[in-house]
Parts: sequence; structure tokens; C-alpha cells
Amino acid sequence: MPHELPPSPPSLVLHDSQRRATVPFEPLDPAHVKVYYCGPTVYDLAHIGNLRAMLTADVLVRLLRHLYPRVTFVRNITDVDDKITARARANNEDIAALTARTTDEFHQDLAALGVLPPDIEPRATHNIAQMQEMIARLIANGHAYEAQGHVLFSVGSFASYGALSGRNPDELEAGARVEVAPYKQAPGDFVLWKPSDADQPGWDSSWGRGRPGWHIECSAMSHRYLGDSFDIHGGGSDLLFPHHENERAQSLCCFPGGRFANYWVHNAMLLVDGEKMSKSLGNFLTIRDALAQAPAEALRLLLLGAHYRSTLNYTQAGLLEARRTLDRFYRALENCGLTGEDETAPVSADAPDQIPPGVLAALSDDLNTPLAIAELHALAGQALAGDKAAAYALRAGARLMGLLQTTPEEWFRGGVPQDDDKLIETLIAERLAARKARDFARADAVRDQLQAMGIVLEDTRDGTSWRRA
RNA sequence: GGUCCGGUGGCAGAAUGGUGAUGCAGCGGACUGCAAAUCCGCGUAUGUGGGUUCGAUUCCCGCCCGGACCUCCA
Repeated sequence: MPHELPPSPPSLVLHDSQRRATVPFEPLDPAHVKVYYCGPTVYDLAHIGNLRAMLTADVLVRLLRHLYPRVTFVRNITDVDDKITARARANNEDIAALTARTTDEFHQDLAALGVLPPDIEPRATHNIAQMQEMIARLIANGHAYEAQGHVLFSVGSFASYGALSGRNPDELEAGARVEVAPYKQAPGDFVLWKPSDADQPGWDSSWGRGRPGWHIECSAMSHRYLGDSFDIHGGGSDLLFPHHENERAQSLCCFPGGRFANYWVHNAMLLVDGEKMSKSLGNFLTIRDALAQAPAEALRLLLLGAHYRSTLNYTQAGLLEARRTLDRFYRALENCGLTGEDETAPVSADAPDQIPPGVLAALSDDLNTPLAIAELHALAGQALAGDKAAAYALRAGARLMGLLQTTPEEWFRGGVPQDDDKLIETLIAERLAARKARDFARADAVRDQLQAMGIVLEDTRDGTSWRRA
């Protein structure tokens, strides 16, 4: 072996929306990578489209944590918004109760999916003072103005407005479909602060009692927790304009010495049965709707089965297929004796619990999760053929994507009541006796009985095992 | 109307200027008392018309179709 090159990890490349290109990721500080994602507006249950963005962030952050010693991931909760006010009114519910309840549901749903919590999860209502400071500063340096109780950002004051989303402000004006509010100096100007009626949530300010506009909260929170410049800002592609464009304008004008986000990561939308998910079509699926049909990992696998930048078509058939795929993966672990939960690496050199190179290479290539999953299939095949090292690699690679987090026992047989458990064992013994007596009619009758209970039997050389159908 | 993205086998979904992954489904076989699981084998695809090229699915142009954003939205 004359040229044994030392193994070097693949370098991460990411598609940056602003550069409109896939480029090497170079952190501002390799010792500490900083990521900000736009979180939910908490007025209703999260849907699977929301989930896609959260999963993209989750895989990205898991990968970054693997590659870098320290990662700070900030994801906000938007708990002041006119949609929240409207929903609270419709529900005849207190705003704080609505946002607390919805935030709790959001946390439960993401936890079910194995989405790791952010390091910091700031709430908009806890950062009003920071927003007001930014607004005052923007007024002071000529990027914002007061008009009829509103404070507006002056798009014309920021030369590179539109650079992120690739829009030309003049064209925006020409194509404006919404009637321009009379107090705006220019049609593209957007609200930083707006006045509140007595029955709307509001905070006192030097511009009167009011509430923040649509975009300032993320600028304030990202700055508070990550500073003038941070590495990655992400969200759904529908946020690119105007939300992220406006965030960028506010932040760069407020903190001209900084760079704000250095990379922008945007995930594509998803379709349900080939159609845009919308309430009017009746195909608006919450995370809970999906979880009623399949285990959470199946949903995760399905959503990671397409590259994050391409449109994903969600179907129930796809969800069930993802579940069968996980059956195979867990079977591969079980066959190799990886029945425990321990994440620690086995000491044996031929069974390293390391991220398989193919998986790491795929994920490092702009989060190519479908290709990484194909690698898992290859490892599962090897594991099923008895390769224990492949089973460890399968589990390690899958876990980097938040998959195979449980044990085969739990996956196949979890959630079955104790009494059923005993009955199943009894019936299996009964069937075994019948088979020994070559009374196959009786044996098959027992199997049918179990089938009716949702239990599938698998005969092996070592005996009969069972699992939920 | 403006801006942008995409169209790969029955389905999902990668990749690529030079014989198009992977999974599911289908078909045939092995194993099994029969199944289940597993294994082996097989078939099927780059929307359309041009251009560049020795060679295009990949690059360029037209067309058709779909989607996103421009308005709250992951």
C-alpha cells in the first residue's frame, strides 16, 4: 500500500439561497457555529409542511454537531401576531392560554418526531424591548419613519434590498396587488411597529401603544442570541420573500458592521396527493393526522426521502412504505443482535459504531438525505446477511438523521398490553404443539386468530417470533 | 402580469457530457407443511421540438405541463 491516504471527512457544501449556488460551508468561527431558524406562529396545530422545515433544520444541526465542536441553534416562537389574536377571539380563549397551549402541542409533536430542541427558543413577547431598540435605531439612522402611529421601514434607504430573494424593488411596485396603505412613502415599505386598539395586544412605546410588525421579531431575536453575524438562517422557501428579505434589510441597516446571515437555507414546499396543501381543498394535514396513520419515524423517513430543496409529494401510500422500510432496517439490527438502546460504540474494531462514510458524504453534499437513505438500504442488506459491523453502521448513520432511535423490540412489539403479550405467547406455544403433531389446520387456525389480533408470526430456525402487523 | 424552480420506470426518488442508483409495487424462482421474513433472478423511465457535441437525460433555445413567491404561510 504505497499511498494510504488518511481518511478525511467530506467537507460540507450547502445551497445558499442568496448566492443561488451550492458552495462550501465556511463557518465564521469553526469553534462555534450559529444557526437561526424561523419557528412557528402558535395559533394552531403544526402541519406536515411546518414539520418539513423543522426536520430539515434538525438534520442540518445534527450534521453540524457531528462536524463542529459547538453549535448554537436558535429557533423562535412567534407568540404575537394578528392570526393569534383572531384565533383567540374566535375560540373565546385568552391569547396567553392559546399560545401556551399551542406551543406545548408543537413541542409534543416535534418530540414525537425526534426533533432535537433548539438550544435557545426565544419568544417574541419576551423580546419586545429588543425590537423597540432596533426600531428606534432604524429611525435614528434614517432607515425608518413614523406615520400615523406606524413605524415603517424605508425600502428605498437600503441599496441592496431585494438581493436575497432576487427581486427588483421597482418590479415589486409595478406588480403590487395589494392596495398600498396611504401612510407608506413607497409601496414596498413594511411595518416595524403598528398601533393597537384597546382589545389588541400592545406594548407602550415612544410611538404609542402598539405591537411589532411582521418581520422585526426575528431580527431582534437572532441579534440578541447570535449577534451581528451568524452562519446559517433557514426556513421554508415561502419565507424568502418578503419575510427574510425584510429581516435582512432591518438587521443590516441596524447593525451595518455585521453580515447578518452568511448562508441562507430554504426548504421546498410539499404537496399532498399531488396537490398544494390547503384548507380549502381539505387536504391540510397536521402532524397529528399523520401520526394517527403510522409511527413517527415512518413520517420522518418519508419526509427525508426527498431532497429538501425539491417538492415532496406526501401520500398515505408513501407513509406506509416508509414504515415497511423501517421494518426492514429494524430487522437488520435485530438479526445482528443490536437489541439494546446504548448509543456507545462497541470497542471491537470490526464493529465500529461510526457514521458510515457513504452516509456522511451524502449528507455533507447539501443534505442529500435520499442518497443517504440509499446507503442505509445497502447497509441493511449487509446486516441481514449477517454483517454485524454493517448493522452498527446502519444504526449510526440512521441516527445521524434521527432514525432508528428506538429498539427493534419496541418497534416491532412495543405498545402491546401485558395481557395480550401473555396470550400471544400462549397461542404461539399452542401452535407449536399443533405443528409438532402435524395438525396444520389447527396451527393455521391459531395463526389466523393472531392475525385477527394484528399479530404477524415469523418462524425461524430458533423458534417463532411475533410482531405487530 | 413579474420573478423563480421543476418535469427521470406503475409509484417514490438519486445521479450524470459516454452502457440511468436505491426502495416499493409487479413477474419468476429458492426457502417454508402453508405463510411471514430472507435470498436469487427479470422487466419497465430521462415531457416535447430544435441546437452545440464524436456522444445530451445532463449544456443552450423554443414549446407544453406542473409548482413556488409577488398577500399570512414551512
